[in-house]
Formats: sequence, structure tokens, C-alpha cells
Amino acid sequence: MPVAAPPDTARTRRWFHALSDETRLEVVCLLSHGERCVCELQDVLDAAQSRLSFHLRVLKDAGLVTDRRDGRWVYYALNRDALDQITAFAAAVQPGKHAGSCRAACCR
Amino acid sequence: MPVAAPPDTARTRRWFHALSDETRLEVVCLLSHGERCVCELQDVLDAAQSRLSFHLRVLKDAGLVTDRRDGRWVYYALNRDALDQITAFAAAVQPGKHAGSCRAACCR
DNA sequence: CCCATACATCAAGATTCGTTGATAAGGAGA
DNA sequence: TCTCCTTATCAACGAATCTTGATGTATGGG
Repeated sequence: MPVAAPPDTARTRRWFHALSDETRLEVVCLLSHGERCVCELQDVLDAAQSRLSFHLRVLKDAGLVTDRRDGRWVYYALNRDALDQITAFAAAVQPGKHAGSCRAACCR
Repeated sequence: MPVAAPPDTARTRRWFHALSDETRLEVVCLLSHGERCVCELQDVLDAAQSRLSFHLRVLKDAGLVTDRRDGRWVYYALNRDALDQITAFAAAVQPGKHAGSCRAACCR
């Protein structure tokens, strides 16, 4: 544990990294319509199973999606909070929002 | 020029990729206070010149920043439009925003 | 139990990305 | 012009990322 709270740019970076891939963007778009199980995504995206599983894990590790098991199926869903925080980031770095000091969200 | 308008997920991907790096996030934060020339950024970030130049190019290619030459100096600034569009993306994929069809911004 | 289905994980290879150090390009002043 | 200063670009290397195919794990049905 560091002495001072670590600037949490790592989390921010992972959000954006998770969204920087074509396949994952498509997944996010599909999930914006609601929960989907892996096999549904697989059908729609025509992606190899292990490939999709890899991307879903990246999204999950970034905190952008959640998963829920129901019998044999695992359902993924978007995490609204993360999307809200991305919006907050974009707002925080808009020029003129915090000129002078820099304790705003963009710098944490 | 392609025949049909290409689905512009490429642009979205580049925004997010540009923001997925620590150094570039710091640059964006600094620029949120206003225009900065490269040497200022270099001082603050304590980054090698070619390294900073590389990252500025990524940000510029992604359309997140603009540059302007003034004498020997080049000033970089945030592009508000891109930030707005990132906000729009986050809003568009919020679950429940466009259930059913998918012509929203998230899928372009 | 045995098998099929749904999904995760692993290992290997290919590609992309970021860093470093050297060199180039362009403007300003003597 | 010559030189300094600021910035961009290039080549080479290592690190991170993505893809593929194989194997592992959990669940449920017969």
C-alpha cells in the first residue's frame, strides 16, 4: 500500500484500452441492448469461442461489463457506472473546466 | 474514397486507443488547462523528446488534439469536438437507450 | 456414470505498440 | 550563411496484445 492514494489513472487507462478494439466495441454495442449470453454474442459476431472469451475477460477486468451465471450459460451486461465515469472523464478534461489547479477527475 | 460510408468504428477505436496510455492521459490532462507547447509538456512530464513527440502524434492522428505552429514552437490543444463525441458514445451505449434497432452512435 | 453443451484457460506464434538514440527538418538570430 | 533551438521522424529492440487451436472445467440431461 502506497503512502498517498495512488492516482487512479490505471483504471482509466483500462477502460479506454478495453474500448480500443473493434471486437470489444461491437460487444459493447450489443450489450447496450441488454444482457447477452456468450453464445449469442458468438453467433452475432461470428467469432471463435476462445477469442470472444478473451475479449470478454478484458472488458470484465476493466470493469466495463459484469457476468452472471445461469445454469450452463453466462450472461454479460454493461456496467452503467463505468460508462458514467467515462462521461465524467470527458467532461472533466474539457478545456476551461478546471484551469489553474488540477485536482479534478481527469488527473486522478 | 469508399463507395459507402464505412462504419466509423475505426475513429472510435482510435480515440480510445489514444487514451489508453498513461503518458497520453497526462498530456490530455495538462492540455485541459489550455494550450501548451511541446517543450512545456516535456518539462512537466520529464519525458524524452522523441517519446513525447510520438505520443502527441498518436493523439493528433486520433483527432483528440490539434497543433499550431508559432515560430519555433508548436502548440497543442485539446479538440473539444472529440471529447463531446466520446461523451456521446458513452451516452449512446447506456443500456436502454436504443433497444431494438441499432443505428445509434455506438454502432457507427 | 457418461456424454453433450457452454465457457474459460493455456501455449505458441504473429502483430502491434512504446522506448531509445540518432538523424532530419524548419525557424530565428548573429 | 552558420549556428542554435525546437520539433518530427526513423530504425531497432523489447514488451504487450491478439489470434488460433488444444485442453480444462462446470452444468445439465439421459
